[in-house]
Amino acid sequence: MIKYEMIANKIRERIQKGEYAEDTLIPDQVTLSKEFGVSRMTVKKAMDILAMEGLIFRKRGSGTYVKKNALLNSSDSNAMEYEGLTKQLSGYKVEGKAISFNVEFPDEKIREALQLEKNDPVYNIVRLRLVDGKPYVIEHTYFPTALVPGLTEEILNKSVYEFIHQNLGLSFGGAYRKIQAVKPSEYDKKYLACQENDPVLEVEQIVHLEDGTPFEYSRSRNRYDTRSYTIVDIQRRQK
Amino acid sequence: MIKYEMIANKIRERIQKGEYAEDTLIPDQVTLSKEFGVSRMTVKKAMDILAMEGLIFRKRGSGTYVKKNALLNSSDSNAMEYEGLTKQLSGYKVEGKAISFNVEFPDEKIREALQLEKNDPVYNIVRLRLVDGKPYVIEHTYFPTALVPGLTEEILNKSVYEFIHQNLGLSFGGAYRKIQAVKPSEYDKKYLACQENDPVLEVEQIVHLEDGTPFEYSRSRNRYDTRSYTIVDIQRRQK
DNA sequence: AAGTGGTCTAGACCACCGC
DNA sequence: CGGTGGTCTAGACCACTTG
Repeated sequence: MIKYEMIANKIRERIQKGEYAEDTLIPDQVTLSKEFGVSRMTVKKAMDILAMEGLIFRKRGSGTYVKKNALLNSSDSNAMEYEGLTKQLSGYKVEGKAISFNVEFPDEKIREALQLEKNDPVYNIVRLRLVDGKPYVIEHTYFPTALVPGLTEEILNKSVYEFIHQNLGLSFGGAYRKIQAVKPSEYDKKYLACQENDPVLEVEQIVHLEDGTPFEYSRSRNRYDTRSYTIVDIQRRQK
Repeated sequence: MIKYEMIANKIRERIQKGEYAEDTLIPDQVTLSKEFGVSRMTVKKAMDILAMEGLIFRKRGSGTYVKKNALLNSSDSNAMEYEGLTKQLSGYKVEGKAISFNVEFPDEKIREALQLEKNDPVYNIVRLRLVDGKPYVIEHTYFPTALVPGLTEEILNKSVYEFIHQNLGLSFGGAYRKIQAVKPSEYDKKYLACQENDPVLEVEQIVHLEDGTPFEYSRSRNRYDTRSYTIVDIQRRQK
């Protein structure tokens, strides 16, 4: 439908197939605009996408090049996701187990994270995730009840995010995350089967809706030996 | 100079000053294009920047809104940086101390990370960073000697990245990072003053040049009680 | 000097929202 | 239905690299 996306897809395919080899020039924008029968602006928008993906880089006056190792680093949807584990680890057997599911008034920290008043109730959910039968992560999650009406334990055992998308029609606008190494709590020792001196990888996150409303506050505590966070950071503007 | 950047700057300023309040509509693109005396396409490009920064969001048929909490989350240049600590912690007293500085042939892991052959030498640098006199992080860094000719211990004690930019004229294209919680090594205990059961936050990174050439491989081992990683993740496309 | 990518225009059509 | 933002065009000028 959208031309510049289709062109980006075709060029990306050519890079992946090796038709446009790594570390070489690709055809210039005028040539491509003729090939695809579009204006040069449209070709440029397609190139902008591929540059954001880290596949190509451009030198004014010189041309557009395929990056070295373009294919290596093209893991496009990695750890920058809040889709929950269900999607991230497709292929493994992922089980969720709700440990507790309550409603309460938020404490100071959660009030601030979710921008709530003292008497705005929140769900307090603790879930243990198992991968191939072994404990993987404990997630402590808080949603304002006003934003997620009708949450049930049954939904928790499926995918909360799917429910939010499908049934409530809400979309996400971004997230703020903080990653730390911490010492294990009693909770961690009990459910994650941590030893006293095993570190824990904690990911604290605040997820926002499209309009900026804080929507979820959570702390994920991961076993140190099975979980790491990866980030692919592509430089978008050269100085 | 560049119109769409100047317009983005002006609109951003108005948001920051509260002239365009959070959670309200801003003037439509036609109105703005008249105000600034430019075409609508140019206004849209300015808006694209602000949307990428997470300040605004747009609804087709409805208008352009300032996000709730737009000002809160507008920490634009946070942990997605490879500028070294010198810039990140301006205001504190940051000292660097080179523990070792050698040249060697790379082992298997480093060969792969930096895409080198068996006999391509690398610098092997170990540095301890102190903040306000207290140990903060140990960095184990490897550069291919071919890419950073003329590195000296003196440069290490200033800023390696400045040297690379200024003297070698190279620019960065991105980085791949992996964050883990690990147990302390003997090195960590000695230099970071870690206790036996203190966790360590390890950030492993591969930095690339603009053309995709791997350029630096490093492992930063941080004291768990003074360092965390923050990531601001803005959703760029709505489905 | 020729060729490249970056910016910008004036206008067009479309999809979508709200009245 | 009018107004919004998204896409697209054909052409122009500019900054820059390379021969």
